[in-house]
Amino acid sequence: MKYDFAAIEKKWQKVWDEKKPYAAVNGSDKPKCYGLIEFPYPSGQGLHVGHPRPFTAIDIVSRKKRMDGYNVLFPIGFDAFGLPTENYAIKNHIHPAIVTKKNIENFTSQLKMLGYGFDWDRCIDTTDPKYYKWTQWIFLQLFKKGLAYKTTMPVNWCTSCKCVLANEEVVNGVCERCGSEVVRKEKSQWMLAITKYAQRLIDDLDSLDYIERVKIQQKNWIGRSTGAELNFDTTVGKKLTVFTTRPDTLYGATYMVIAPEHAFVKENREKITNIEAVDAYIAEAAKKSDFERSELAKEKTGVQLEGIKAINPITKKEIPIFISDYVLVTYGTGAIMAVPAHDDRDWEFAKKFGCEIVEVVAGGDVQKEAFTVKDDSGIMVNSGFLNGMTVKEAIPAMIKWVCENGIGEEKVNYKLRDWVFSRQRYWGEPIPLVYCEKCGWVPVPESELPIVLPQVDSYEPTDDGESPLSKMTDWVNTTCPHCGAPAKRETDTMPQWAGSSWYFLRYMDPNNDECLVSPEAEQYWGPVDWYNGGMEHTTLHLLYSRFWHKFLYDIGVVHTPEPYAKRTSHGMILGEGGEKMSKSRGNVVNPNDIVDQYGADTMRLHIMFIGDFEKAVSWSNEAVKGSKRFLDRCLNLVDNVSDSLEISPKNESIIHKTVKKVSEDIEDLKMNTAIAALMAMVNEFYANGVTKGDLKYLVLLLSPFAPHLAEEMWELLGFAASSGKMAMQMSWPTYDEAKTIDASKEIAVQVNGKLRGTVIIPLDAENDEVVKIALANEKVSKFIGDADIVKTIVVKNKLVNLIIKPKA
RNA sequence: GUCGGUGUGUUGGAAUGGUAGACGAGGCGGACUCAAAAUCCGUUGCCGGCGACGGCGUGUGGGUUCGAGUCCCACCACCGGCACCA
Repeated sequence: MKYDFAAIEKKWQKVWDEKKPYAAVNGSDKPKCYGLIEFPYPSGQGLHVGHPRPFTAIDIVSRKKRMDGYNVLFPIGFDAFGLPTENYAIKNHIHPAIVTKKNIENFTSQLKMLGYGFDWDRCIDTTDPKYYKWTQWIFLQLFKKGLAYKTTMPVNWCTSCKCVLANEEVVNGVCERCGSEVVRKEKSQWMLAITKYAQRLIDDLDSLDYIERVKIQQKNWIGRSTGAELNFDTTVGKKLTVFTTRPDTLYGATYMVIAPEHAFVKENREKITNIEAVDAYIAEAAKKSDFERSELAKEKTGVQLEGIKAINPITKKEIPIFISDYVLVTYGTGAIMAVPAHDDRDWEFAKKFGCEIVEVVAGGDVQKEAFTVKDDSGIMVNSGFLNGMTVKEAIPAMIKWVCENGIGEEKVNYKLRDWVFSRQRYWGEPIPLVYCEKCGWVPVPESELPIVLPQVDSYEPTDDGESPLSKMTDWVNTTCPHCGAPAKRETDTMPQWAGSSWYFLRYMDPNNDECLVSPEAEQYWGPVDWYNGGMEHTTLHLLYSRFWHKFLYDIGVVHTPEPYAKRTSHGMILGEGGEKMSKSRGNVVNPNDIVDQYGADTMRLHIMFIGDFEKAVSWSNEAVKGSKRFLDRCLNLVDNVSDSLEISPKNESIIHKTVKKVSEDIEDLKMNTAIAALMAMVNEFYANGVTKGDLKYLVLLLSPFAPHLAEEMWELLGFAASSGKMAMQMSWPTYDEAKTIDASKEIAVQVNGKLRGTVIIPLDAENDEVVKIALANEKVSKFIGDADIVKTIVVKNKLVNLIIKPKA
C-alpha cells in the first residue's frame, strides 16, 4: 500500500479538531498529569526546526500518560509581547496587535500540521487584555507588599536610536540594531525585589526533580556567599563597611578600595585633598559601559583618596583608601578591604600603586604572586591570635572576634540583583499605577483592570527614551484613585518576562473572569508535573517564574511553593555541518518543507530519533529518509498480515521486550532508543511474518510517535470498528516480565580478560555448569592448552572469565 | 579565569564496570526492472592473511580491576553559562 501521508494526516487532523480527544477535563476524579512546554514567541518567521524537538517529546509523554489512564493537560499558548513585533510595527506602520494576530494564526496552523495533542480550547495569548488583566493584578499585589519599587538605575542607552536597550540587545558594547555606541544612563525604573527570595530560591531546589545542570546554573546565578561585614574606622570619623568572605585575612588588609559610585566620596568631599583627580576618575568610569568596564579588566586603574585614611580594626594601622572601578557598587557594600597577599586582583592593584603586601597565610611567595589557597588548610601567620590555625579554623575565630569587639557581623551575600521591570516600550503590559503629587505612586483599583494599551500614532520611543505611551496625554492624565486630584499614569510597560512568569496557571482555568485561576482548578492541576524548556531560560524565565509563584504562594493564590515538579532540557538542533542554524549561513531548516516532503509523522519520528534529547545534534536532510522508510515498512505490514488476533509465538518475545523498552524509554525521554527498539521489532516482523494480534502492539506503541499513521493502521486493521475507539484512546500495552527473558543465553567467554569466544548456556545456569560449557568450546580450549586454570569469574547470564597460568 | 558538558566507524548515534559500534544514513554486492527510482535480501571499524584466523581499536598519558568507552588522577581539544562577585 502506498503511504499517502498527506491525505492520512489531513484526514485525522480533521477528526481530532472535531472530536477533541485531547481536551483536559476540569473536575475529573482521574489522576492528573500536567505536561508543559515553553510557549513560543510568535515571530514572523514562523516555526523553526528547533521548536518541534521539545514539543514532540512532551507530546509523546502526554499521549502515553493519556493511554496510561491519566487526565492529561498539555496546553499551548503564545508569549506574544516583545520587541521583534514592535520593531516590525515601527517599520511598517502596522499595529503590533494585527501583526501578532497574523503570526499566531500562522503558528497555529503549523502546530496543527505537526499533529500535536494540545488542548486548543485552552490556548492563551499574553497580549489579550483578558490575560494581561491578571499579569497586572499580580504586579499590583507585588506593589502592595512592597516588592515592587521605583529606583534610579544605570541603563543601556543607544545614542543613535535614543532608546533604552535590554542587556540582550547590547552586543559587544554596541547597539544590536544600528551598531552605534551604547552608554550608561541613569533612569528611574520599576524593580522587583527578587533578592528577598534568594535564599528560598536556592533552598527549594533540593526538593525538585530538575536535571542537575539546571540546579547548578540557578545556584551559581543566585551566587550565595557567606562571610562577614566589617566596619573600618577612618580619619574623618565616618566608618567604611566592607563585605569579605575571608575575614581570617584581616591582618593582611593593607588598603581599602571603594567603587566609583560609592557615597563615601560625596559625603567627604571637603576632606579629600585631590578631589579634582577623584572627580575626573569618577566621570571617566561613568562614561564606560558595563561591557567596557569588564573588557578593560586587564589593567587596574584607580586614584587614592588623599587626606583620608582608614584604620585596620585589628592592626590599628592607618591604611590608604583608593577609588577604583574593579570594585562593583552593586555587590556587597561597594567597598572592599584589600588583601594583596592572597587575592589576585588586589595583588595586581597593589603592585601598580605600591601598596604594602603582608603575608597572612603561609605557603607561597607573596612578593612574586598572590597566594590564593584552593582549600582551607593553609596555616595562618603574622596574624596575632590566629597564628598557627588553619584557614578553616581562623574564619570562625575571626568572626567571633569581630562580633565581640563590635567591629562587624557574619553576613550572607548574593550575586542575584533585583529585577529591572520597566521598559520604555509600547508593546507590553501597561504598569497599572498612577502618580499623584500628593499621594505618590497609587495602584489602580483592581476593579479597573485591565488597563488596556491605548491606540497610539507612533510606536517609537520618544527622543528622551520615554515610552510612546507618554505622548498620549488623554490617556496619561487621570485622577488619583486615592485623593481624586489630577494625576498621571505610569507610561512604562512590563518586560516580556512578565506574561510568561505565570502562564502555566492560566491554562488550568483559562476563561475565568473572577480570578487568575480558581482554587479548585489550581488544587487539582498544580504543580506542573513535567516542564521542558531550553537551557537559555534557566536563569531568567525559570527563576522569574519560580519567584512569582513563591509570591503567589505567600499570598495564598496557589497551594505549592514551587510551580514545576520536574524540569528537563533539550539540546539544540544544529545545521548540517554542526554549526548553529542561521539565516546568514543559509542552513535553516523549515519544518514545513520536511512535512511537505515526508509528512508530519516522519518529521516527528525523525526529530526524536536524531540523537540524545539533551545533547545538541546536527540536522541531516539525507537521514530523514530512514525514518520515512520505517513508517513505510510499518504500513506495508498491513498488506501482509494474517487474520489471527493472537500474538504469533515467534514474535511473542520481541513484542514483550519492545513494550518494556519503549515504556521505560518514554519516561526517561530516551525517544531515540525507543524508536530503535520499534525498528528492531519491525525488522523481526519482516523476518517472521505477522498476525493482526502482533500489529495491534506495533500500532499502540507507535501511536505517540506517529499518531496519524497509527490511527490509519488501526482503522485498516479493523480495530477502530471492533473497539469503537481510536488507538490513542486505548490502554497502553502491558508486558509480561517473564516473556521478556529468553530460555537460553549467549554469553562471552574470556581467557585472562580477553574475549575468546561465545557459548550458549541455559538461563541462570550454575557457575560450574557454565565453566564446563565454556571449556567444551573448541576455540576456548585451544587458548587454554595445558595451562592451569587458577581462577574463574562468572557473571550470571553475561560472561565467564577464565584466569590461566602457563605450566612452568 | 571559573562552573557545567562533550570527545566512540565514512556519518547521526547505541552500550546498569561484563561480547564496543544497537538502530539509522552512506558505501559495496545481489534480486526485481528494457532501464532507472522505489522495494526486498546480504555485507560494511581498522591492519595483515586466499582462508581458518590473528593483531589493533572509544581524544592523550598514567592508575584501580579478573575485566574500563564507563571509575580515579593529570592533560589536550571543542561546546555552553558566568565572569574584577571581594
